[in-house]
Amino acid sequence: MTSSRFAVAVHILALHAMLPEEPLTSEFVAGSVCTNPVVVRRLLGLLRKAGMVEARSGPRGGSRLIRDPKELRLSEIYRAVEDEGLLAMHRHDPNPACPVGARIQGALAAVFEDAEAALIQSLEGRTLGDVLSALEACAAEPA
Amino acid sequence: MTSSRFAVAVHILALHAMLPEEPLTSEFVAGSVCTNPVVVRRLLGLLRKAGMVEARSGPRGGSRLIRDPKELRLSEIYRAVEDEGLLAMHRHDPNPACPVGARIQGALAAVFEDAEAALIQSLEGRTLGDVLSALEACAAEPA
DNA sequence: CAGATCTGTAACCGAAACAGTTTCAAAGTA
DNA sequence: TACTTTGAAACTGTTTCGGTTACAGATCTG
Repeated sequence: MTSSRFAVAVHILALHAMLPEEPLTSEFVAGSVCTNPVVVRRLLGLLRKAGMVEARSGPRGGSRLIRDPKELRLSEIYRAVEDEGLLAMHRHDPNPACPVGARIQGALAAVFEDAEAALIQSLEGRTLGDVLSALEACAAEPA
Repeated sequence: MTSSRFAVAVHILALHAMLPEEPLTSEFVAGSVCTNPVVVRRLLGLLRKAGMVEARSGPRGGSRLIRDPKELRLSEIYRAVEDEGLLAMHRHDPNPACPVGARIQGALAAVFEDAEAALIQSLEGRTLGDVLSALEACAAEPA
């Protein structure tokens, strides 16, 4: 299981995309996510490093989205906030004196790489704009 | 990041496939994995439930592989030992009074499902036999 | 049957990862 | 100047996981 950072990051960016008029404070965003503003600022820091948002201090400050949602791929968001390595190897190295132990991690590395690439590629096929469309479709449904 | 269970389970099964003559004790397997025999027995319990190995108590006991490695797909092993849900949602539910918070998890669910399916499908394309081949290819290389 | 071996399972421990929290310096506004 | 907000460091509490101990039950051997 990954951290919840990817889910929260998409949430944060979706909120920014829905309210592009003015900068959003971390406090406001935290109210939607139901978490502490510092948690939001930590994620915004990663998204800022990735060039997706920009921030301003002080009154009337906050953060704004600086990418077109329709061209912001979920794979980019994933990579911006999640650590590399989705599937975990052995916690401790296996026995190097065993023919299997000595080589199993090398054999698994290729498998893991392909599997993770497949997941990323799936996220590559969707954009923040798609998420916004899903939100709106959902909003249109009867309660 | 997932647990290391998938990596260790493949290790355990590869060892069984390489030594099909006699049952392997959890102590012996633990020596290759470099862990405690109980950790191995826990995983063997899951693999037994999944119909991949069988076990016998007592002297001359241990576990044997009861599936053809060439037809044992890595996706089966993954599902046998890892919990569902690779990508995590928010740890706490978002604010239901916010239009985004109320619906973001529904919108993300479809995304997560597709991404995880893509990963599983990648594992579906490889078998324990492929891992054995990789181990042998590696063994043939000069040190 | 007695004794040894091995599995299966429950219970507990320690380490690591994370989200949440507090605090404060620095940037920016009015 | 007084106020707001970000950015970042530091610490806490919770959860997850692998490692460990302990022991009942099954199985083989003499």
